[in-house]
Amino acid sequence: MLHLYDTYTRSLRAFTSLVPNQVRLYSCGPTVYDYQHIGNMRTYLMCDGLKRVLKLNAYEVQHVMNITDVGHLVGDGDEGEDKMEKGSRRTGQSAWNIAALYTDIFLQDVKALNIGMPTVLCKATDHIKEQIEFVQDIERKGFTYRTSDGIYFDTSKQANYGYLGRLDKDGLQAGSRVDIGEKRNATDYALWKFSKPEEKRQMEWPSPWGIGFPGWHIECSAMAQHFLGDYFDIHTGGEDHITVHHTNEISQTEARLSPETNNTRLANFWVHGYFLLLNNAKLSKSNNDGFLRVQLLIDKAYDPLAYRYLCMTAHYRGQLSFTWEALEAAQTALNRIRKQYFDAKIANPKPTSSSTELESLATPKGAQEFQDEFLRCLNDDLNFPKALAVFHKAWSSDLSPTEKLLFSDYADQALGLNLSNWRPAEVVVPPEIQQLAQSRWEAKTAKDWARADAIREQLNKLGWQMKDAATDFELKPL
RNA sequence: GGCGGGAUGGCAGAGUGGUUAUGCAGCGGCCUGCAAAGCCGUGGACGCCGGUUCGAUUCCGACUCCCGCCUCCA
Repeated sequence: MLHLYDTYTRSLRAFTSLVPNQVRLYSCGPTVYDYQHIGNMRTYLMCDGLKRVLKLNAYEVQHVMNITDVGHLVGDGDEGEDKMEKGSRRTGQSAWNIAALYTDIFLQDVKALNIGMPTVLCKATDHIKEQIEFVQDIERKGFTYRTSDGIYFDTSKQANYGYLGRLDKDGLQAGSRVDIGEKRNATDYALWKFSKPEEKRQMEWPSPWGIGFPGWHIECSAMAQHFLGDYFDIHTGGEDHITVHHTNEISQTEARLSPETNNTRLANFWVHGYFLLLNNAKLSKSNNDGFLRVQLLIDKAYDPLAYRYLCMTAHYRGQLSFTWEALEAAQTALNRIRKQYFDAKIANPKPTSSSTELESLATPKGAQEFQDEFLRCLNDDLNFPKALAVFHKAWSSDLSPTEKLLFSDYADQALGLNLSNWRPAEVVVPPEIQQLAQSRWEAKTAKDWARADAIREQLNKLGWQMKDAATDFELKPL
């Protein structure tokens, strides 16, 4: 039985889907004004892990993820500039091009990390109509007011506003660091923003309130409602979204439905991924010393899946310290796992799914026991580190190679390390290196150790490592 | 000012009221002419001070330090 920690109730709860065997899942996706850093990707890895565990529990998953390509403001308060427009000024390209470019790069990273694609990937700009209608609904229920720069949500009209984030409204009010301007309450937020008369925006639309663009929070409420309905199974996102973005999503949806339906809380489970820390602080894009991207990992000769592995060594509900040493450790561990899997497969070329094969096993229950333990760990609030420990134990156990492969194929459905497709890199040895190695082999066979060692030294200097086996040798680039 | 989360061996990081993960690194051994790889084995930890308990790293309280959110943020 799968148990998940639900931020809304702040408790571990048994998971059951609202519709039998089907899970409706919504994830907050990237704002495509810039690259995503590996901290952003950690949250998408968490979500991918969740989906994989749901599937292992025989659920079908309908997964919707948004692409925020408009409306996300930079800076303090509600006076900040739109991120897309800012990105446009920075690069000299149109906001639309920027969105397309960074969406594309995001999807490349998703693929490199072996993150499964959502069922629906929806752009905010493709759903302006739904957002306007959503705001109109809220307006009809009497929760909105107008300021000189937009239509705002009056949070004081909602008794349970801020429950998800356990917000103390008075405390916030007193210590607010941001000037609330024309807003009635510090927690009030924009539903629709007006284009400023003096500046021409690249992204703007007509609306019943005037030309402008949607507030950030409304896109998620509107698209979630459009694709998944008013109440669905799971909503995911980063820990930073608890107090504002997700709180406001719930607020909007409940306002739209009230008073016919109240306290829908939008999702039955709220699952939040925690930050990746670098030098004991969260990764930040504004921190300018070249923020960590998947591409940087690749440039440094790391496999993106080593980063995936690294993320799985920590629980999603705790912050993880990124260090290059830890990534190196993950890469080494991944290399070994791949090699042991590959070697076992070479030694056991028979298809592991054959039933006759299963029947002939000496201890056919062995693999099953590890599988059960593995799933038990994952079902305990996605405890990947514990499951990974089971994985290692299985490989160092006395299971037969066939059983280890059976178990690994099962486990990899959750781990996503793509073990069965991995092959050792093809090594192309230049003829002169091959010749040199051959001469060393001859020297070695003739027990001319001095000459053999000298040639190996020479090969090392040329960037090649020569590994001796019983009857032949192997060359590897250093 | 308000709210919340942490401090585990060299590093990363699970977990537990007594048996004390896992990975990487280290050390020892096997193997090897040497090496690499592989295999086997192994030391080492629970921030600080009190309390509860037969027994606490684990529960409770104080303290110190760190981090996150409240403002765009995964």
